[in-house]
Amino acid sequence: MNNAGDRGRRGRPRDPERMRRVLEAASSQFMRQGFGNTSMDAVARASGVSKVTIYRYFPTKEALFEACIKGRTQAVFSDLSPAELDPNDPRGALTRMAERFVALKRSDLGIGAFRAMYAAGGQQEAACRAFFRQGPAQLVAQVARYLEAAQKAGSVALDDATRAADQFLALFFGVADIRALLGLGKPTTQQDREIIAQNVRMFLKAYGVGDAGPKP
Amino acid sequence: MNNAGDRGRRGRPRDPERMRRVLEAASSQFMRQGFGNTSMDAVARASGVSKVTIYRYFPTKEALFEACIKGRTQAVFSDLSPAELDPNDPRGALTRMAERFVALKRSDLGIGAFRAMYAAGGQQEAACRAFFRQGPAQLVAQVARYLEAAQKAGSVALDDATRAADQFLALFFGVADIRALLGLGKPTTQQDREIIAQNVRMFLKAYGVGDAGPKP
DNA sequence: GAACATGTATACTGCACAGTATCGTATCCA
DNA sequence: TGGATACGATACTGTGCAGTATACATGTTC
Repeated sequence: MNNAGDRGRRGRPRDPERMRRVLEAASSQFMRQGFGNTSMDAVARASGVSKVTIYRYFPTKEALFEACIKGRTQAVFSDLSPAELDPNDPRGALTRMAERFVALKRSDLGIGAFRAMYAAGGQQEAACRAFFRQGPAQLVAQVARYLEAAQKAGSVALDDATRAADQFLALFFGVADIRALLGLGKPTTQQDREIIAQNVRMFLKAYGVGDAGPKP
Repeated sequence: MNNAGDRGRRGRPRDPERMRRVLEAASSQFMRQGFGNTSMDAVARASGVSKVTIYRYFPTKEALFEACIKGRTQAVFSDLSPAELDPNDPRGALTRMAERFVALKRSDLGIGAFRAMYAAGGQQEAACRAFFRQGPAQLVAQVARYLEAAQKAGSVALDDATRAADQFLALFFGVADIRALLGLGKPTTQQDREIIAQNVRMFLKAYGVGDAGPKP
């Protein structure tokens, strides 16, 4: 049975399962080895789909790459919803958001995504733009939304929520993160917990109201 | 005339000028396009040194790459010496260090270095290690050294200078920096000035003593 | 069943590039 | 002057890979 879009098409319908396999295999390879070191033959082999078929869906290697980015960034960043975070408990809320963020960033996927995108920087502009919009920009917006709620609740004091959100997330791009991106070893879970605690504390010393923050 | 190491060598001595040209051309290309997209033929062409000669000095492309990193990281990071910074004026000192750091990071060289290294991550471990040691690690140590002096002078209050230095530098890895690394456009000098001012202010709200910081 | 789109398998073209071989030349030392 | 080493120019080998061509099989719709 065809879906509505293919109504009236004469020949054999496309098999979406195949494309799913192609995108999965290609994403995995791109994230692990980058764009340059991934061959279409390897993708075909890993996905079990013939190279010719892949080229029927994606006219060039670049097009396949971009499709992978679009799919993966959503998977990487979408499950971070601050909807139910308590505006009166910034320490807890920020810690929870940071935990999610760090977990994503430390995953092979997160590391691979940043690596592949940086490597592609300046040469795959469309893909980079998509990555930025659906990745980092999205995250900052989400944190900023929470900070605005906390600001209204009087638990933080800041003048620009977006900038503060940017600063908060940037704190997790320190040497530990650089080391991980360079492939020199990830921090342990315990070390990450420590980093998160220190960064939340530092952030709240600057912007918090109450125990750790400056009284206005 | 030969130098001491070549004393007694029979034939024609090596020409260091040639190697300088090779390293310069190779660095430029590696930083601009990354490891994978730079060909030895192009390096030979750009440097005016024949490929065979290059291979006499560097057995493989990887070896040349590593030599470039070693040379460039020193050039990039070494001119940031906080020796004469005033421990009693953390706002001014941090601003000056940040200005230097941001200028380096925004240069084609700085962007290229990070890009190339991230792209090489997991595949050129020796080069990455050298880059990390002589780059980010060095910088954090320098900032930490200043913060310790300021701590002694009583102008900041912190418990771990190295971590604080790491946090300070990490603040400059926010979305503006990500955009630049992705090739989506650098911030203007004015915007960078703004970013620096905001980050210094935020840092001193957390750790400063006096006007902006919390009294202990 | 005819017409048509999707799929596989395999071989091929064309190109870029790492690294080598050869030969001739330039420059140093003894 | 002669032996030794550093260079250049050029052509070559081998390989990996993007993308194509061809021939055939499979499923869908009319």
